[in-house]
Amino acid sequence: MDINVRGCSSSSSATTQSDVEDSLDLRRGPWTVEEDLTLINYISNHGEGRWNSLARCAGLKRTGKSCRLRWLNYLRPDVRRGNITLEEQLLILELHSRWGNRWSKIAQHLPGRTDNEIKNYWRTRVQKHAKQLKCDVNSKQFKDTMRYLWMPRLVERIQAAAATSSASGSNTTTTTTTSHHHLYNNNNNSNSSYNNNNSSNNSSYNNQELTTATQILPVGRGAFINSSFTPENSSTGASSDSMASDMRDYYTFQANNNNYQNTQNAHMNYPDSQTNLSGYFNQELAYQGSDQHQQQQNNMWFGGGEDIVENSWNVEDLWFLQQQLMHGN
DNA sequence: AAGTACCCCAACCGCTGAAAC
DNA sequence: TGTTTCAGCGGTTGGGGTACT
Repeated sequence: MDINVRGCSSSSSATTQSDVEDSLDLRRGPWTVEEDLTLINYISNHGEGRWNSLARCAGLKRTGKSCRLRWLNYLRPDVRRGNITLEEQLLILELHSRWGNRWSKIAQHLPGRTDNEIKNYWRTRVQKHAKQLKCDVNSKQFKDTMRYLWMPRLVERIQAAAATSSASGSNTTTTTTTSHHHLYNNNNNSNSSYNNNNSSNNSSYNNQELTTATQILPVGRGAFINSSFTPENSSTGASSDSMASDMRDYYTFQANNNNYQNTQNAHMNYPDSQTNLSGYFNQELAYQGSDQHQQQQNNMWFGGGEDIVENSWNVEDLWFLQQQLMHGN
């Protein structure tokens, strides 16, 4: 491999990647603070791109690949870190159902989130629970469960959280996500060149996030139960006004009338007590043993507990879903 | 307190398509 | 036009942290 790449001079007769790394004494493994700062400073002065030459010119004993990954997944000023919010979970579930493991494409719809982070979320949370349910994450069963049970309930929780927050009259949000600027605090002048419009304002971010969800989620009354909906045929119309309208209808409809469940019943043929959310809650409560547990459960469903942020999956979800998988088909 | 199991996530690997030569 | 190099993507791994026993 010839590594006399444009820009900086460096040569080697090595022929493989590992040879090159050996001959250049390239580092691997965790990045040090010094390396981070070197990379940040270099990019703030020269911009991104040409990663291999960038690595050499910056004096980093790293591959271009490694530099690119470090920058994109960690050092970029607009990278959002922390818990995946309910809205983001909803988006991930929806977009994955549409595009599959197209992590970077999915990440484009979650500002500040990296494909790596979304991929990790999917693998560690979603696949884990599919495993616990003893079904394949790509099976129709699991996909139906997500689409017709999980996602509506996420919407429910988002609404509950919003209602709770508006009822209390506070400006707090449910997100615990933090921007990751620990290394940027001394380099604020560099932010402007690649500043992201979502990096500094949580409330505006969340508003946009909800708007985005409203635009793309195919869970309106029409699309939601439309069996012809497929990842392929939905991609172009997903952001259309009609889709946004569907979603607005969906939110309003669901907020005011639990009959929307009947459309799902028609599609899924689930018993009322299980598809109707209030019935589901009752069933859940009947399943609970103690008042204390019941109180905790109520808190969780309606935004009183941190689970609403931390994790939309819980033991009761799994129990319920297992029942669905056992009896629902 | 120590050992173990599990979870999370940063980083690496291998492949592919695009761009450069 | 064929070859080489690069950037980007999805899959995988390993280490650190935490929870559990």
